[in-house]
Amino acid sequence: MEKNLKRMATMQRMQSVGLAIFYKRGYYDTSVDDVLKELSLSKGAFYYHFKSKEEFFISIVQNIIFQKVYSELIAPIEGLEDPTFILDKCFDSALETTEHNDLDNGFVLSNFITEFNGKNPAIIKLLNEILRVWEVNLITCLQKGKTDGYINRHVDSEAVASYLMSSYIGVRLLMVEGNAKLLRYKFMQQLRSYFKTIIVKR
Amino acid sequence: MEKNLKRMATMQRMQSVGLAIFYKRGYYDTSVDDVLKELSLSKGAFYYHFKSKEEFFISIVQNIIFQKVYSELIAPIEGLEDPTFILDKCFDSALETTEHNDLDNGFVLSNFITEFNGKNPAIIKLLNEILRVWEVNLITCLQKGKTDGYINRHVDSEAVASYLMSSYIGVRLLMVEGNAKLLRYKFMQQLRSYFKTIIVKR
DNA sequence: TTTGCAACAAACCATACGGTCTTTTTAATG
DNA sequence: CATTAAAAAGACCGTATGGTTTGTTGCAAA
Repeated sequence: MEKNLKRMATMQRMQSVGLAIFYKRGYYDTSVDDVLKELSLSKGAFYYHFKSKEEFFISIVQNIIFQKVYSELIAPIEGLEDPTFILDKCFDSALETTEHNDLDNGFVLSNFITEFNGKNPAIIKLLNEILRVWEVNLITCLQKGKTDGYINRHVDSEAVASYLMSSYIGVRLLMVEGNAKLLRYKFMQQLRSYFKTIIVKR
Repeated sequence: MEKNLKRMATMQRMQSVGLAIFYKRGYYDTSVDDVLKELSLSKGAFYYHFKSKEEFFISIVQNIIFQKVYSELIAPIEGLEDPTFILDKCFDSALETTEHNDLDNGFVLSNFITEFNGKNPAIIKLLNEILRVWEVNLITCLQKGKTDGYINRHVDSEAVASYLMSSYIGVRLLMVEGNAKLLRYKFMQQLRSYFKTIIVKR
């Protein structure tokens, strides 16, 4: 009975280490042996747990990446307060973790979307689905803000959501250049300025 | 004397085709043979003109990518008019070419920055330099807008430049999902809204 | 016409990759 | 302790890659 638990533990360890290396060096430039070396495991162990490298990566997307994006960008904006206030806090803290975590430069989703685009439609579809969840949640958040009197009724929620996603994805990429702290400061400053264009004026 | 011309022509053809394939499938997932097959050339031809695959790519960055970014995003904003007007036109037309060109989804620079990040510092440095040129030009454009009475004097030009770059890079990535036309419309709409926060109010 | 070199062809090499297969170790159960 | 199946080891295979080398073609200058 405990076997199943160990199995799960090993698989999760593999996925966790796998993501770190794939994220750092890219999927196609990381060999299965690279991952196994970091894990001190053998090919036998890998192909006992996973059918292929691709299936391994797909399980990482479903089990880790989705949760990561959800906990960092989606869950935090499901409150009832002023959307611009919630979004401000959410983006700021998301960028803060980026700032302090060297392994977290760039943006997991956009990095892999870039890498798999045109090569692996199945994985692209998976990754885009995560983006969609984020988008839908942003739109819902903004719409609620309208009915609650925070957001101007004439605002195009879908357009704002796209614009927010764009700027976030972009700034995460610019952060790979270094100087994440300054960039975060600039970004948040302009984001707040932009928020003024969508709130209800008092 | 004409030999040199032919040499240049062949090299340029190689670079042009090389960029197209690297852009589509990624650098590491494209073999030299893949490029040569498209060119109907042999290994001998390739290694006669270029020392290595890496040097080949570097020449592409310097000779093609830089020019592409320059003509699309940098040169157009060197006018004397209202910066928000110039930038509006520049971004809109840049996104329009994206919309109509299937080979042009994503953003050349950000795609490759993502791919080479953490793997090839030399190439990363090259690509970042291009970003810097873009950034400096944006800042200059905005500063001139201040002295010309278009942009509010209290605006942080560097922050605005970063924010503009971020949102553009991000929206280009979102466009790989398809529906570039709608996304462009939404983006430009919000960009114009954002511009209202930095102009001089009359 | 002959020479010489630029331009290319293509066989070849070492290495590294994803994946398979057989064998060994580990650990729960009787 | 013996049994058994899960878990892991690691040698092995076919293929593809970046790069080298040797050979061939074509054209300009003598």
